[in-house]
Amino acid sequence: MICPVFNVFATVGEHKENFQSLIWRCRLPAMSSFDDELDAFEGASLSARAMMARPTPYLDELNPAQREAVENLDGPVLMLAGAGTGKTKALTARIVHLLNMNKARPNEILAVTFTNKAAKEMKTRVGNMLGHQIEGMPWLGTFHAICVKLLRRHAELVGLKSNFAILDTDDQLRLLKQLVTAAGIDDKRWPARQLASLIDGWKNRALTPEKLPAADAGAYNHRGGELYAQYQARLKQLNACDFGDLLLHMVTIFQDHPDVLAQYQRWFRYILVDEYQDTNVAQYLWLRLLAQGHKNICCVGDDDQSIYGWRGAEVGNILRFEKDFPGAHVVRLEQNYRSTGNILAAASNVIRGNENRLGKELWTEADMGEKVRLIGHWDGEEEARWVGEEVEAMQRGTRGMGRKSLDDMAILVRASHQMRAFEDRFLTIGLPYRVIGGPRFYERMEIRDAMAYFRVVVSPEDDLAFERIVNTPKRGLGNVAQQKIQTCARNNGVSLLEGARILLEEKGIGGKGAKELGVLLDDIDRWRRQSVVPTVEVALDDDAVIDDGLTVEATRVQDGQPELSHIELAQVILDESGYTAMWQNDKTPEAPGRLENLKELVKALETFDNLQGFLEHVSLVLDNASEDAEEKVTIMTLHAAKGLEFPAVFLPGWEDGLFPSQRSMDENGLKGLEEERRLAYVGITRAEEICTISFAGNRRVFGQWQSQMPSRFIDELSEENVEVLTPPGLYGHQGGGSGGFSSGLEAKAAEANVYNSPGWKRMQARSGTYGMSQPKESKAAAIDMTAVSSFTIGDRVFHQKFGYGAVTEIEGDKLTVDFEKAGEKKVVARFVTAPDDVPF
DNA sequence: ACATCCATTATTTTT
DNA sequence: TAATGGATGT
Repeated sequence: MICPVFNVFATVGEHKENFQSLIWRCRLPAMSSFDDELDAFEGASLSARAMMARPTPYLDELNPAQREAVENLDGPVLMLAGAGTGKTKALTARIVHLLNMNKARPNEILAVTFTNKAAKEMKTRVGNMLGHQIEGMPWLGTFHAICVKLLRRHAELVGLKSNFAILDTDDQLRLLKQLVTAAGIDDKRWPARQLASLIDGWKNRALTPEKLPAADAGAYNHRGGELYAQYQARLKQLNACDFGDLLLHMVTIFQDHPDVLAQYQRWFRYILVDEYQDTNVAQYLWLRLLAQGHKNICCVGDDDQSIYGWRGAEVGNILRFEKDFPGAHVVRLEQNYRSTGNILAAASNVIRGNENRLGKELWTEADMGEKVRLIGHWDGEEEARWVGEEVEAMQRGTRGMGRKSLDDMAILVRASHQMRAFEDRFLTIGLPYRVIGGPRFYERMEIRDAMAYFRVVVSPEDDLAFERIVNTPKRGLGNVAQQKIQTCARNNGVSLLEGARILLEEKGIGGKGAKELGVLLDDIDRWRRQSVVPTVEVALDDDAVIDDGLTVEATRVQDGQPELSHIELAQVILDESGYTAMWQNDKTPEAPGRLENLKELVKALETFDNLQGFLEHVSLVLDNASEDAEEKVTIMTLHAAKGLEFPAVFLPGWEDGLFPSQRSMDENGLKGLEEERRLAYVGITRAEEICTISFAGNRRVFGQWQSQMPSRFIDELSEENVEVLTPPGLYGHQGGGSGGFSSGLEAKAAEANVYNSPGWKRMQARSGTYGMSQPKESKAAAIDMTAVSSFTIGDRVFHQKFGYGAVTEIEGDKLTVDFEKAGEKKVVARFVTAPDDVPF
């Protein structure tokens, strides 16, 4: 099913012909304006007119601005959508409208997003709006996913085969390290990481080695350009590319092959782009090339939410849109449906501090609601403790704002190291939390190892994968042996796998290593045999035609079954290679988790037909959306929070140097500061009802205690929308502002609490200026800490809150304990005691 | 080839 | 402070 219009055919009966001709007229290129369509409407019979008034219920649910953005289907449109203004709704409605108005078939619409999550959401929402599952939107996806699809078709134009591998950052780094070492560069002074990020930056800017400006090429000890070229050459040799290449290669192809470009310009009749403010130069060029013909491009974004400049995003792209596409229709979505008046006003006031904006003024019909709450604390631990109590209070509903589920609350931090204080605190009070971010599922060591095994089996020439697994688990093949394999492979001009085989035959290595290597090679051969599906050529089957509109792929019908299904094969590989055993024998605390992950990996295979298909998609698509039923508070970075919303949001650590981040300001000056400010704006606007901002007067950074100044953004909050809180029961009021705070809110927050405490004043007097000494008033627990934290698995323990239980896992000072009453919980070691020690 | 020790270096991370 | 990585020693 492609379009609802076709549904209508079934019921039209005698009017079918009449109706069809109308449809046909609508599809003519000349027939693109709304007026023409109206003419057609006027001239039609009553019944046909009734039919033609295709239902557009989705339009009724839009506000005037959204509607304007949806109904202007032709020509360039820039939708400036502020936070919480229903941009996804408008975007989906636009797609549905395109389909309903018969402007394009589903496979002629190019809709790009940045994340898989966004793509998925849009897909389902289009489906819902349409009232049935959408089958044919092959070009709705992330930039990268779409580019992979395109690049597989045209790989040969950039010297790759269509089954090229996609390297992850780890592969990339190892490759670069090899090149750097080979070039005789001291990778101590010139870390490969740095080169990697340089190359990444160049690719973001669509700079191939040939186009690299001299100034850039001179980076990395004058060898940057040279090494970049070598890296690209090596990738080609390996028939591989990295993330940046996916886009860059397509831009190159479009630029060098006008015929190919023209084909796609014609095919993609309408282009939609989400989060346009985050596009980098390469993505921008890619889009501009594709849109050049018809200019039916609709970009959605919010310059105030551009927070990925450090990753190559160019706010300039969105600021320049009207110049790039003269006559562009600009629509502003300014009605906010998410936050209360106070929250919105406070956020608006902060973002007003930025110079380079297109300018939007958000408004809401909602009540003013609670004021944004501001509070200062003595130090980071104190802050974490207070937040923990607040969360519990809100959960109980004792904050006078109604009960909140833990799922409704989030703590958003600037940098991930801030999370630890909260984790520690929540662990001790037994507050369930979830951390979003950290290493992605497919970035984990065990997952990449496993995938490397699969890769070797599926494609024997994948040297990087072979290199990865050849001595994992340990097979007695150290540096020397691997060096020999490399040399042998190079001398014979074959892959590492073949090189190893030859080396073995020539008895180039001996001993334990040789034996083990032999076993590995035999294993790989066997696995490959077991995975082979006997195929037989069969006449082309019409139903099997893959219609993405561009190619019709001939199909080969597979005859019979492989010896093992790909799922069984995966298990066999992990098992027989000794990889599973390696982790089973590992007694580090994370080993069980890794085995768990491997199981999940195998489970993920079920959604694919074969290993090959799995490997193609996994690097781009697989994410760890492990959904747990239990209510939990969310802890994540501000970056990770973009696009999300929560009834209650905590924004801790608003201190100059931390937020705005010192490094951001040092490296990018005013530009950096403005991006930090946008980050602040993003943070505040995540909140629906309650937004709590906090800062600490002292914080331990890199092990050193430092006294902190409240963030300059705090002074930018509009005073009438902010309520300054006093921590209950702490420190008496002593009146009079202490020195060090310039003015306004921060002084008030300070006045209200710790900064007037005797301790603070004493400290100021003693230490004078910087290098503040430790505050420490609650470190009494430190005594028994060392004594108690040496539990072993199986120990019976007691916890104040959860009662008795047995230790099942130890990770540093965090224990997983299976409590008799409360079930399995994570707790900090110093908060449990051996039962014998419990006085009764 | 592996273990242990010391020195170094500490943002944000959609793909 | 802590985690990581490279160098050194067995």
